[in-house]
Amino acid sequence: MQEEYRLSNKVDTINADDEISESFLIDTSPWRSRFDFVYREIRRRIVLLDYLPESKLDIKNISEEFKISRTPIRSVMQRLEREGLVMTKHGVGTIVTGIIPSQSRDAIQLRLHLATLIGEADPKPIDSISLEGLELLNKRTLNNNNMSQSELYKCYEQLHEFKCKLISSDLLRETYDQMYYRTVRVWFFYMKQLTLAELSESIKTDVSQTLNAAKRDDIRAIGFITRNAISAMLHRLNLLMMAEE
Amino acid sequence: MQEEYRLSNKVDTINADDEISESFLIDTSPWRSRFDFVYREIRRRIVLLDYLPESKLDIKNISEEFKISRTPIRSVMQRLEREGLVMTKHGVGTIVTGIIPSQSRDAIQLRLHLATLIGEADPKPIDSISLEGLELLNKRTLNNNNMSQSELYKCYEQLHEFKCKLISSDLLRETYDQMYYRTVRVWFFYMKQLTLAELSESIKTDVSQTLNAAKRDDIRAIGFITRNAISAMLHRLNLLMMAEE
DNA sequence: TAAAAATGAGTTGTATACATCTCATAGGGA
DNA sequence: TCCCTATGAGATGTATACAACTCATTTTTA
Repeated sequence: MQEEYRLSNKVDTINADDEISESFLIDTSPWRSRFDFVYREIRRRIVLLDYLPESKLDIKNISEEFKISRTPIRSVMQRLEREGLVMTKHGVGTIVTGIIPSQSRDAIQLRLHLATLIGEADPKPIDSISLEGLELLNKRTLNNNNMSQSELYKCYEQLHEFKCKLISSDLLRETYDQMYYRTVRVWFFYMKQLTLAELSESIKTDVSQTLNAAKRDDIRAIGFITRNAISAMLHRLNLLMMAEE
Repeated sequence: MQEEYRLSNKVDTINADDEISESFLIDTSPWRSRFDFVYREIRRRIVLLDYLPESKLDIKNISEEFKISRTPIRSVMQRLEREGLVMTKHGVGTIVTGIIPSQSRDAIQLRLHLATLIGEADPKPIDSISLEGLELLNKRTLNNNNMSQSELYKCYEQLHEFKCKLISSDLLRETYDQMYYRTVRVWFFYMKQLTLAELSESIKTDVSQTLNAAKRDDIRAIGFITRNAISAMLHRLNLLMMAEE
């Protein structure tokens, strides 16, 4: 599933082309979806370290791959720059931002604080469909002992989206969302040292605890569960970062 | 060269104009400053309600006024859209977002929470120059009993910038900064009902309390002072908004 | 007459050529 | 040999023409 969104580099098959135009047809406003599609895809690649930190992005290649001109790609890059994932310098290039321990800590800590706000201010009620999705996610993580990196990415994202749905404030949700992608990128960056197993374990407990809280409609608890999971992760990362510094 | 970017006709006071162009000269990279200049100016107009909520922006006019093409103006607008100050629709136009009570509350509440974080996580020490500036601001607000709207805007901004300097985390500072402009716009929107005097009183106490705390280097206190000031404002606005709804 | 369709003005989104900038590298002078 | 200069490739920023879209008005048709 996830693999289908990954466009094979430089190989412009007709199939790949069709897939893009299909996904375009779903949304009623073509430009917005085009923008979102490219934005999400590039963000995914950065977070999953397909595009390594400090590496230069070949904008020309990217615009050819997505078959659109540099102008809309620029829009995407400007947004990613505001979100701290890339940096552009006139006459030099567009590079993926490096993973800097102090900045990573800042992002994780901000996300930690925002997580405690999830249950505040009349959270949205949990609909049965979301709950079912969460139960499925729980089974999926419990049974899967050897998750791949992209599988992990999808699970984390699904859990994250479930939690986001509980936030009534659009503003808080969007801010929290941004912090999510920043922090997840850091986690994946230190993945080899953390080991995949550790991250898997972390999400398993997160999902099952969240499911329990959701069943009794205790949304405030979900905020604290999330906060604690982030805190635990921050602690582990601090050790790794200190060793590096 | 830089004189071109100064506005000849639409700036409120001569002082404001000078300060803008001065800060403009500091930056070394012309593009970034050009962008920042236009961005800040448009933002100022939106926040000060020169551009009214729900009103359509004449992009053609704006690009002619700043003597640059629509492309960089578009960049500015895309950023303002991300920050919730404008909205664009294909084939329709770029309009200033309306002031919606629920969204305004969300922004104020988020800013309120972020304010309590000002003193957390090794805040930057207060340098003597900033402290002097704060003392001057204090005298200025105390002596000035009939502040104009743009005068008030400048005072609030200066106080805000003083507080921002205390935040060590770039990320928190930027996020808090965005919330600032959203909330200040709402305040000015309800200004006629709040009366200028009320807002003036509010900033006077804020400045003097902040100055006291700053003198004893109690940065954590500044966070709470700010939080309480925002809370008080939210309370007043809630009454006004409820009357409207 | 009323409803549907077409036309047009006006706006945003895109493509593309050009301007401007940075950096590496080659070449010349001491 | 070393240092300074300049020149070029390659990148981003800008200007501008054009495509795509929305909405109001006009025209056509039943």
